[in-house]
Order: sequence, then structure tokens, then C-alpha cells
Amino acid sequence: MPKNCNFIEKLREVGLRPTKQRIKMCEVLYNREKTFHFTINDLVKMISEKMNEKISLATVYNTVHAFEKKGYLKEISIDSHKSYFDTNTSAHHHFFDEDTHELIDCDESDIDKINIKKNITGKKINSVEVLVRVASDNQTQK
Amino acid sequence: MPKNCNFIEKLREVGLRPTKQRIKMCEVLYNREKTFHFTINDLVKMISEKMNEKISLATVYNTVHAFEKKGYLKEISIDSHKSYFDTNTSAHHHFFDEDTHELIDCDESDIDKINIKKNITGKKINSVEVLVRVASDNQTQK
DNA sequence: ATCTACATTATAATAATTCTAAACTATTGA
DNA sequence: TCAATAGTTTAGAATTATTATAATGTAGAT
Ligand SMILES: [Mn+2]
Ligand SMILES: [Mn+2]
Ligand SMILES: [Zn+2]
Ligand SMILES: [Zn+2]
Repeated sequence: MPKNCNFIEKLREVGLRPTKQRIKMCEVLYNREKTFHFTINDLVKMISEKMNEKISLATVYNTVHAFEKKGYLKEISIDSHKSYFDTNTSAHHHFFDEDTHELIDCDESDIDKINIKKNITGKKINSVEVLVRVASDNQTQK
Repeated sequence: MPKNCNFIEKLREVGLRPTKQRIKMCEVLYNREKTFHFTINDLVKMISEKMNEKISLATVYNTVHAFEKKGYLKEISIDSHKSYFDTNTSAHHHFFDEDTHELIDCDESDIDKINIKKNITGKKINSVEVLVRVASDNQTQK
């Protein structure tokens, strides 16, 4: 979703009623220059910082999954102990910093197009994504 | 771990006492032709099928994590709702069947070596893995 | 055989997520 | 305009996966 777009319209387009909770979550998630990655816990904190009333935890979960189902959010599996979500919903690659547990987007140009030589009968490829795990290089000062 | 190797020896090599629970888990995990993927739940079932006495759930978790720490198992993050483990501990690529939730290894030869053009200062690359999500192709019979 | 550090176990605790059912609200159309 | 209705929110309970606890058991050393 683009920054400062008409969130009410965008919600209606996919059949979601524009409630005040959903509109607030749109503002928190999409009114910014760049896409970003978050956990549910991050999001709850962000919402409570930018809002007087709280949104109940169940609604945060419901809404995140509703947005995911409608293609406005994407779930990223990195750490099996926690769910990460991404406001960049296109297929793209990531760096994962194993020290800080930070997810970093990888520009399209940083990795050549990947060619899959094998195909699985009766199945089509939905996405091809690379995960590059990085960690601090302590061998540098040798 | 190779098939039919001396598990007692292999456990001692990494400083793990060869208890009967650990030896049994080695047999279940490594006495087979091919490496495979499993969840803790799968493993508990496999153990109880091949054994009279049970191994307590806490021990299964402890042992899986001990094996992982010692490099005899690898954790795979695909679905953030569940942990998958792999007896193939080398860095390798996967297909994930979104219909059946099945993980399939991808041969090294099926994907060309991936070149990462960007590097993150002070960080070294630990692994580069590709996940190819596939699903049934219902457009075939057009 | 005895000792001791490590391992196993049943069970309790925790954490993330989902369910439930009652209260609330956006939309419809009389 | 304003009830009727279907969809939404909510607090709290329930569920699930996983980890912690602490008592008991055991492998390996002496
Ligand atoms: Mn989800
Ligand atoms: Mn683990
Ligand atoms: Zn991303
Ligand atoms: Zn594998």
C-alpha cells in the first residue's frame, strides 16, 4: 500500500470494513517512506505509542491475518520461534543478521536471477526466495 | 551421521554421553538410506512406533537441541508455526509444497551457485539458501 | 563399589496464538 | 432516517508448542 493513500478505499477494495482499528493499523504500517519488517509484538508497541486507546491483542492478530490474506502483508519465516511480517509483499530476498536478529531486504540487483533446473510434476513455482544468514566477522583483526 | 555407524562413538566424539535414549534416537534418525525432514511431533511418533518404552517429551526436545548444537541436526524455518529439522546438516536448498506442507531437498546441481554482490560491513556470510515454494498447477488442463 | 556430574522424567510454567461469546458498529435498504 | 443484519471488536479462556523445575536415575571415573 502506498504512503498517504486512501486507506478507507483500500480496505473497501478487498472487502474489509474500514473500522477505526483497521485505519489506525494502516497508518502505522503504511504511512512511511520504506517498507519494513515486524513481529506482532513490535506492532502492538508501535500502535500503543501512536494511539491513546488500545487495540485489543485479538484484533491485532485478526487484522494482521486479514491484511495478509488480502495481500497487504506478507509473512516471513526466518526464526521458527516467532512470526515476522513484511509490508513489502513482493517476492524478494533477505539478509538475516544472526547477531541482532535483524531482517534486511536485499535489492533485486544484489542477486542474479535464479534458474531452477528441476521441476516437480504437476506443481508450479510460486516464489523463489534467498535467505542469506550473516554474522559478525571476528576473524578480521587477525 | 552415516548409516550403521557406531553411534556410541559418535556421541562421545562431541561430548554427549551415550545413554539408551540418545542411542535409540540416533537409530531412528540416522539408520536409513536418505536424510529426511521432521517435526518434533513426527519424531515422537517414529520413536514410539519403534520402541516399547517411551522417551519423555522433554528428553526428545533436549536431545534434538543437543544434536543440533553439536552439528548432527539442522533446524529449517519454513513455517513459523512449527519447527522442522533436517538430518542433512549441510547448507542446501529446498522446495516446499504448499499443498502438502512437504519439504523436498533440492540437489546442488538444480540451482546454479548464487553470487551475492552486496556485502554488509563487518559481517560474514554464514549460509545462502533458496526456498522454492510450489503448489499444484490447476491451470494445466486449459 | 562409590562418587559425581550429567541425563531423564513427570509435571508445572511460559509464550505465542487462537477460540469464544457477548457487546459493538458499519452498511443496507425499508 | 433508522432498525435489521452481517461483520468486527473485545476480554478472557483455551490451546499448542516449547522450556523450566526439581526429584530421581545413570554413565563414567576413581
Ligand atoms: Mn499466518
Ligand atoms: Mn532450536
Ligand atoms: Zn522484506
Ligand atoms: Zn533438507
